[in-house]
Amino acid sequence: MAEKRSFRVTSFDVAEAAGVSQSTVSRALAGDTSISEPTRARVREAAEKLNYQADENAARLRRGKTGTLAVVMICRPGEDRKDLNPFYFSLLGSTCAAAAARGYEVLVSFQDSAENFMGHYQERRKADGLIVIGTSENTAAWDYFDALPPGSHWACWGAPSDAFPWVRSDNVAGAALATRHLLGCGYRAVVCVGSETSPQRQFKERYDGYAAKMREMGHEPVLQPIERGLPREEQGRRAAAALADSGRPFDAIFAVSDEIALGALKELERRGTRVPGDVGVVGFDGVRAGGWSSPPLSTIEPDFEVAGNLLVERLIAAMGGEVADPRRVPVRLVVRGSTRG
Amino acid sequence: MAEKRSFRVTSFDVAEAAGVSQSTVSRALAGDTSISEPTRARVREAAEKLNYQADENAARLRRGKTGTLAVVMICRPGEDRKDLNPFYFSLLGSTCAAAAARGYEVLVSFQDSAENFMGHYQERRKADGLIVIGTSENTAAWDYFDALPPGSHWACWGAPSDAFPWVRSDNVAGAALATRHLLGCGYRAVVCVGSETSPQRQFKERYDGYAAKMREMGHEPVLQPIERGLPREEQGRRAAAALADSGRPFDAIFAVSDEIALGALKELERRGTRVPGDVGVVGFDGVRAGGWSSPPLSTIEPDFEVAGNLLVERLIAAMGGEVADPRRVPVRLVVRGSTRG
DNA sequence: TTGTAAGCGTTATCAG
DNA sequence: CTGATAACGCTTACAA
Repeated sequence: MAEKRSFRVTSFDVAEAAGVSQSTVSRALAGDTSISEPTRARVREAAEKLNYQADENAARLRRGKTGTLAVVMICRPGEDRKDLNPFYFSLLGSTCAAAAARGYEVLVSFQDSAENFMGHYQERRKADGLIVIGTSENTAAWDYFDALPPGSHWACWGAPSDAFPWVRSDNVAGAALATRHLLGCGYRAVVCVGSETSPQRQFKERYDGYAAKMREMGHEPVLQPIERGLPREEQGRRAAAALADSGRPFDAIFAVSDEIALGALKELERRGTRVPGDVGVVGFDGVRAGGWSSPPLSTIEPDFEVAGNLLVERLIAAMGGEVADPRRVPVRLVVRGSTRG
Repeated sequence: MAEKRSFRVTSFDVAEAAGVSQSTVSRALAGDTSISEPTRARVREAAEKLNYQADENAARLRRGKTGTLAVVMICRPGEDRKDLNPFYFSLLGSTCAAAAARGYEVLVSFQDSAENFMGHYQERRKADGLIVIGTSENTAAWDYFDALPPGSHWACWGAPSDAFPWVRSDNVAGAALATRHLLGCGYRAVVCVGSETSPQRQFKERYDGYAAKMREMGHEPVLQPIERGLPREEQGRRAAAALADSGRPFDAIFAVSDEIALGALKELERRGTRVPGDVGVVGFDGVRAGGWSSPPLSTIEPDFEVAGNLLVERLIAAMGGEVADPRRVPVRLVVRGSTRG
């Protein structure tokens, strides 16, 4: 049984082929400026011919750095990995792109329960730092990451606590944008479907942005709260039902997330309410499915590219011992079919 | 400038604390059965107290294996990472879960153009093997992975060539299921919106499954082809338009992917065609957005958990020098609103 | 059952 | 500008 290992080409082999020392090979390939161009050329050629690729593990062992970022996607306990809110998948894509642009590899894992929170990425030198993305509902997970050993570097999206190293959408501005849009469309009784107390702190920020803009425009803010613990869609559906049943007059809904908005939309449709004719609806997050609903959902969409960049930058800053700013991702209003033009 | 490195706890420190040799620590923690339980307990305790975590890089360097799988998500060139077909994101989630269940880490990257295909994961010992997921349209990417150096281990979803180490949905069975369902609902003129020539080979398999079932039930199969190079949604929209404009009578559409079906649905709605009343529609893939369309899309959904498992198993088998089977992921019919009950 | 010692393939220090 | 020569922290024969 032949050992594959014997086939491995090392920097020593390249050195021999190029007629230089092994350390010269390392420096030449690493771009060290002290190496003369002719030498570097010879080394490169030899490396190419032998199809040499440096062993990352050896390099990392020696350097003490990994060039890798770990991304942990927090799921609801028991939730199927494929059913994670698509918003987080989009964020994952942008984050990977941002990391790659800075020369980092990305180690991804989906975690939902205590037994696998312990990636020990930094402790075991699998990654230089950690980015946490995912549901705010899994408080056990957040507690775990909050209690990471001192010296751990991390950054996260959203975050149930303001003390975490978070990056977030510009929720206040986004909510104001949505509210002004609805009012500008001629809707008068705009209610916010959301929460002031959810672990998802961004929801409160969105409510606050909505409330401030309402008052500014001379209207009284109204909150139709969502129930805890349910899937977002179901929360939206029930909140819309409760709102309609309450008899309180309303002609527009600003939902603090798209999935909630989508659920509300379904309930409205079920009751024969016409959107955007009778009631206007705006969501928040810019999930893809919003483009497919009937009518397509108007929403506040964060700049995903900036979001990924900010997460990675913030983490890299933390690894360097700094605290980075800014932390807010700009948002834009996407007008689709669920509001009058 | 203090060197962080000096703070690192090594197996040597643990050895000292436990009063044993360094190699005993390694063996004790690795679960080597030759170590006596009292010794192991002492070592574990010391390790715990010192908060020791083995350096993975050193371990991997020594072992020559990484315990890591690389997953490459192929995007359309220039496509924003966040806009990747959600089907692939779901698949990514399941794949990560399957890998984790087998003790593997997962290195994820999104790639669209030649300059970054070259992850050199295996050559640089960053991973033991490669899983490729993503659009079949990016032929440059597939060519690259097809030409991986000998000894490279990989597996992929879909695949533009039958010679690749693919895992796929049970497309023939799924298409037959969809077709029988439509016929069973009372629709008579069922046309397939898809392609026999797309690089996405699964499309042809789905058409074949449809055609076979149609003939079996005494109907003539009809293919309404999609145009190359457009977004799937637009392909669906245009195909539906072309079909309607052709004057050819039809009362049901089997679309070879959900995104195509969703596009077709939109076009049908735009023309005032009632779904599922006038026309029934079934898609393929089980994407989440299908639950939000109006009406919600009936579809053929693969078992994502099995899909992730099969991909990982197939790769692991390849790493062990075997060729694994099976490669087909079972599918089920999900009846939602776009077909009469 | 445990200790000794030889690497794994780099990078970085220090001469020259 | 380049070459020796230490580490880096672990796993695994080989001894005892």
